Amino acid sequence: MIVGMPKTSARLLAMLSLLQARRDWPGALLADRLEISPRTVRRDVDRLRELGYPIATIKGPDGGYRLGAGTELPPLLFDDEQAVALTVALQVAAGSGGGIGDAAGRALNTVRQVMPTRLRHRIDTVRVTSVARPAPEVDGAVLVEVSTAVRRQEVLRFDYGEGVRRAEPHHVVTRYGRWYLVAWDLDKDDWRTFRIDRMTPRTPTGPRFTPRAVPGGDVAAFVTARFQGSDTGWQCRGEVILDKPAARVAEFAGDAIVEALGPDRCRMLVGSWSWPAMAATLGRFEAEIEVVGPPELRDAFAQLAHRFARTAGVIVGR
Amino acid sequence: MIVGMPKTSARLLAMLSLLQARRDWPGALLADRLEISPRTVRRDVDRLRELGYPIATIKGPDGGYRLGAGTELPPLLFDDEQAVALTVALQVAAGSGGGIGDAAGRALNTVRQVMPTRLRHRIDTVRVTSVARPAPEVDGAVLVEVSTAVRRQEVLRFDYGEGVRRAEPHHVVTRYGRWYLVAWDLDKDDWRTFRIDRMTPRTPTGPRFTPRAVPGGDVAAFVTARFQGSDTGWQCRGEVILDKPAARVAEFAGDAIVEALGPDRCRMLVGSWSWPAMAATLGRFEAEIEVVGPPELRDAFAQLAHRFARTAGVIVGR
DNA sequence: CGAGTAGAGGCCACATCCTGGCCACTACCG
DNA sequence: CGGTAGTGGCCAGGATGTGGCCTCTACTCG
Repeated sequence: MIVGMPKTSARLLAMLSLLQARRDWPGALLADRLEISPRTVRRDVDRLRELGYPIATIKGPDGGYRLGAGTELPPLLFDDEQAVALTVALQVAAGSGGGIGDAAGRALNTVRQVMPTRLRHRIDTVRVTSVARPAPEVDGAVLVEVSTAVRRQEVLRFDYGEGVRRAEPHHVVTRYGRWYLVAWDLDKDDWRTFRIDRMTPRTPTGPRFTPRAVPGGDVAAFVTARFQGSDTGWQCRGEVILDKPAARVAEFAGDAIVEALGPDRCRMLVGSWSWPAMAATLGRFEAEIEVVGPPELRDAFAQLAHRFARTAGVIVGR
Repeated sequence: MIVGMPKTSARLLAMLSLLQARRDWPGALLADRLEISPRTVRRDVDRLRELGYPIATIKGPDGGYRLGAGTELPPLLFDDEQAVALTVALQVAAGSGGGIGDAAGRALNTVRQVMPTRLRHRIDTVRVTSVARPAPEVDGAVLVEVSTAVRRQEVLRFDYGEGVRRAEPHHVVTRYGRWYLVAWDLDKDDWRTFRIDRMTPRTPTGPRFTPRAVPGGDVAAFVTARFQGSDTGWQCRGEVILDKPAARVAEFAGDAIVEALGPDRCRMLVGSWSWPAMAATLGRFEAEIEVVGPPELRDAFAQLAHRFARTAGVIVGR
């Protein structure tokens, strides 16, 4: 068995692989990943350049390296990390059931067969059970159709609930096992997120559109905001005063805005998708609540008071 | 300008393309072509093999080297569904960041390379953004070590928090982005779930063990139950009946267990850190709530009813 | 079945190269 | 203008690669 192995060559391959997988790599990060000094990173980059790979460099803050596109790369192979990631990802996907889950399982098997024995062995070692909230399955075909429209920047027409919608599809997003399309709703003239499992795309797609900037610039943030509440997308916004230190409240307040009014008192601006939901959520703080507004929130509290009273078997009057 | 350039690396790359270009290469020819000694050819071949390239060797007269399938041919017989599933799974994994995320991204690239053009296009179409709760990253290496122990049925010793633990590892489970090991804790003589991101396995592993049956027989169920239970997370567990379809409830139920009792009725097992919090959380469902138990939960509803009534400015009596 | 061919790989001595560290410099961002 | 981040020269020490040599082994062909 040969002991000596040019760590250098392997590293160069690895570096290519890394550079390929992500857009920008700060030198320090590369150094960290490859477990070499930054100095050597520079040297390696040089070497790759000398071998003909177009590696662009970005200087200054937020700098880094970037592999130019359209390069003919040497046949890269799976390294151990990739094999593990692949297995894990596919097993988790397979666990999600449905058409995609099935396909993921089969895909894993397919990849497995073309792997060198060593990696195959490694793959077989990793066995993961995935526990997930039961989520509606997504039809792979729909996913592809929607993605295609996103890519082609073509207006999408689709059945959704009762009616037909028209929207400019911008991003496909997954969140906790559910799939959404972030799109500009042409009927409502506003950003919307649609559940992909409830969409039935119609063909043909409409004309091309010019993409708009997603509010905030970051899709992930946008979607999170949509769901967690911040002033971006909530339909209901309310203001309350809680008899509890601001710090204690802020801890569990999510994206709400908390402002201290005194040592044991704070003001809070919350967002939610419905008034009762907001009221209920505020009930978790175990503090006296004073509604500043709007009246709908007060009504919601009244409503919940009655409901909870019924649940508890007590009587509520006016 | 850097003068030194690892001739070795360049040569390996060159050799790779030579091997790709022609079917068989006698060692002597390679030596000649690359201007190195036959001895070094042999070494280089070894190196490439060590990097994972399947290089076959033909001995005897007319012998030589040949680059095996998997690199030269596109023998990955994915069907469309598999390709989509693969892409989706890897993109989602890639979004999770960290070492595994990177590796997933690279793996996607690698697979992509050996795909027929048509599938490659299909792959390129699917672009997914994954939004996840910020979860601690798992070290792929640890994951493999733990999985290996599971597979080999070897007692695992690992640092966990302050001390060292010994356990019989049974299953690796992922749940909402977090990774757990379900194991029989040899010190506590009981089943435990350990957060894999907090584990540091020690080598060597201990003796082999005979697997026990996971309580309930189903790991997924066991883990889910664990999280309802007191020892791992929630201190309060309650049971209620909601006047709402199970499907609609499950959608927002987080990790609670929902069971349909009829078209518009379901039973729900919930966990929370306090009774009022549980009651409040249940209030978000906009459905009538009937407490099955325990009494503390009923009391919490009463308490909240009063509080909400005060907030809303209505009166509650018994 | 035996001879010849071609790869496998251990060992050695020598030269090369690679590496990390240090540092002064420069490009870019805000 | 200051901070960040890439650039590249230089150095010393040590890891690595290299050719040569030799013995084995596997396979083919006569």
